[in-house]
Amino acid sequence: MTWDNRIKEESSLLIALLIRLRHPDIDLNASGEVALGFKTVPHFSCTKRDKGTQDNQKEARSMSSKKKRAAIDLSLEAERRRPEEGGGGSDREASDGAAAAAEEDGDVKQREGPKEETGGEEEKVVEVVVDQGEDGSNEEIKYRTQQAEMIEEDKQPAAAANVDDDGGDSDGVGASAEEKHMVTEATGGEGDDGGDSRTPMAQDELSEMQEEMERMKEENRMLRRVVDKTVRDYYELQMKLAAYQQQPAAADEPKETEVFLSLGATAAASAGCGGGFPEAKSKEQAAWRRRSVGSDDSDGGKEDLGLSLSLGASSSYDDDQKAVEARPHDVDGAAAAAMIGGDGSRPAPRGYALLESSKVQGGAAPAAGELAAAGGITSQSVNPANRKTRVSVRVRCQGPTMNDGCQWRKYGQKVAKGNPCPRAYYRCTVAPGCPVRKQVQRCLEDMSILVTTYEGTHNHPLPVGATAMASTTSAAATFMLLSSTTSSSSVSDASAAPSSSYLSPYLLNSASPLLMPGATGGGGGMQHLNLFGNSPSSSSLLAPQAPGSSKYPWSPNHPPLAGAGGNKRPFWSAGGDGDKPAPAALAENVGAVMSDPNKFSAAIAAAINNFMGKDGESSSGKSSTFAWTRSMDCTATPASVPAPARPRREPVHGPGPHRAEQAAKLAPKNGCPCLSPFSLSLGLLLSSSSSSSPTPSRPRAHRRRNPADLLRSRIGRSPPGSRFPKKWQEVQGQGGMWLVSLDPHRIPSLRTAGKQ
DNA sequence: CGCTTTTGACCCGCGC
DNA sequence: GCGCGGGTCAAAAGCG
Ligand SMILES: [Zn+2]
Repeated sequence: MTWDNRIKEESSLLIALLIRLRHPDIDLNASGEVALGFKTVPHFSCTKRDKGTQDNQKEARSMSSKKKRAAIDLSLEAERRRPEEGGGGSDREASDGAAAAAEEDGDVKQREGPKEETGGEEEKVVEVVVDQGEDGSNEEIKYRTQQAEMIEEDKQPAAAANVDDDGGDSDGVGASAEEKHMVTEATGGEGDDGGDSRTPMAQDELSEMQEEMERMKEENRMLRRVVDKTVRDYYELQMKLAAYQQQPAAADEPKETEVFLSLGATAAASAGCGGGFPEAKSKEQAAWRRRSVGSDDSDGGKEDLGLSLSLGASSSYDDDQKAVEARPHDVDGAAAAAMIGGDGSRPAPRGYALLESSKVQGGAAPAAGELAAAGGITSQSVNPANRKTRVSVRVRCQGPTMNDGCQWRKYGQKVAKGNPCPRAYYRCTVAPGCPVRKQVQRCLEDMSILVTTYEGTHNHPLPVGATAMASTTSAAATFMLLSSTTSSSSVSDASAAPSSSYLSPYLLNSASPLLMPGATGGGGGMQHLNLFGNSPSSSSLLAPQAPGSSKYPWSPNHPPLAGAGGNKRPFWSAGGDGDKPAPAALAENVGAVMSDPNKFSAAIAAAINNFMGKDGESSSGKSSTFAWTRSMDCTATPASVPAPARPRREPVHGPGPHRAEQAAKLAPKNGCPCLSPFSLSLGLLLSSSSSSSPTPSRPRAHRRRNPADLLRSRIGRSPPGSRFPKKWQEVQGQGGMWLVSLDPHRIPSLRTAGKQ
């Protein structure tokens, strides 16, 4: 069953999340990142090191190095340094968390190395290795904590095997042992310098370690709880999943779902930003927009930087009034949530986005789009006539297109009525018959905002870079649909089912306890989720952070994927390239989170999940509203920017070779060749999609020139270029500049509707 | 050479 | 039925 695999894959992601959350210091390198949630990369490993030069994981494992280490070691990752100390305990925690999380998946193997502390050179190594078989069937998680000076490489194996070697410290292990992992602290190494161990000093150390052990026990208990819950959730989800899958696809009523993602659109009045698919424009939306724009509240002083996601429930969308009323809260919530505090020294930009979901027709769409990058998501069922799922993403982005991990080919461009900026049309080229399309248009009012609307569902497994995002997005959409359907409409239940196949169980269920968004109840049924877990309420599960460390669970060093549109780089190579170590600046961290599809999606998923956990059942009769912001990296693909008209050749006659080729390529294949478990819903959609109808190349009569059309046709647009509103701050992130809004108060309305 | 982008023309739904 | 406007097609150009 592919789903099993999928689930396992997701578990990896969960592990990563755990690690990040529990131990912000840890950097997950690209490969680790990639590994999470994707079967393409079976191996995930991370090692933490405090300082040092440890460069490769093998070395770490063998413990040959005598230097203190505490950073995550990824083969591809660049080195990073940070002040030492605090590594040991938290490291273990993180590892435990990871291991525990991994445990749900099945086999977890753990090894412990002796823990040793010698004055001068101590080695703190936490190693988490998740090995996943290619099919995802074999998952192995190795965990090892080590705090000692390693003596000789050849002795390492023995050390690893020898858990209880010295002194009675091992008792602390008991608790964790229940979970199959054991953390051992031993003052003596492999008998190398055991002589000193009984000195007063050593005793002090011993007591210290015992204390630590106690803490660890606590930690372990906590983790166990978390794991238990996770496992429960996991099974629950599985059940739900099964239920969904069983529901006949036929049950879906023709409905259309639209999801809007608003990225990094804070102060920018997105009210002017249209650019979605036509049906999206509705009065309700307009009303919404007005509301959300108007509700810019205050909150001046704090510099929050974070990813905040606020969920609100409003009574169904058709009810204009109520929905509108709910909006403002969303905004507030976004602003209020996610205080990533910490680092006052640095001006922390913030970013928020709005995710709104509503349903118009009272029905849910059959599937959620697995589209790309997430940001703010608004999901709306708009037009019954069309079943396609739409996801609109807004990204503050300099480049012409945003990087969503998929490959796209531009097939058209047009100037829409209300917006001088041309709208570009792209088609997914990852798979031959993929019906997914996207529209990209720059926001009228804020040229720096790129509005990308995705339509349809892929008939193929998504690229690594896009998968996480996709699942997240779809999860968001689905969630919204589900939450609304559970209650309000009788029809929707069945129709929502297919989309559920996109949900990633782990993300949705397991992650939540860990991410533990600070759920500060907003007014009017709003929930605010603090994905960074800095809110008081969420802190309990998070390992204490060193004050000055300014590290966050979502560490930088993850180069965003290369440009989506037209970039030829294999998507599965999601950013493995070693990157220069970026300073752990707040802004950058955020940027990293925002930019990395995996991270971001994980965060979002977690938030959504959290929401579901709390409200999922009770949200009957309501539609939900999310709000979050993301500053996203956009790959600049100069070519895709509409350019001034240039001389063209006269139309030629007859289908050339090229044409035939294209036709063949575009010719829809009715069967989806490679249906992955999570693309099943896609297939369903495909069949119902009108646009993907087979008519490969219809012979076209000679085209006469229609003046009107000509006029309407593209008009060159000056490059969006450079200037951004002051409210946005440019931050240097990996792979490009990040735009972060400094003014969180205003969350742009999602759509500029018809504005005209 | 293969693929993408460009871009005028065509298609089609919708409102009047 | 007509015009408008959005969406798509596909020849040709561009690019590596
Ligand atoms: Zn596709």
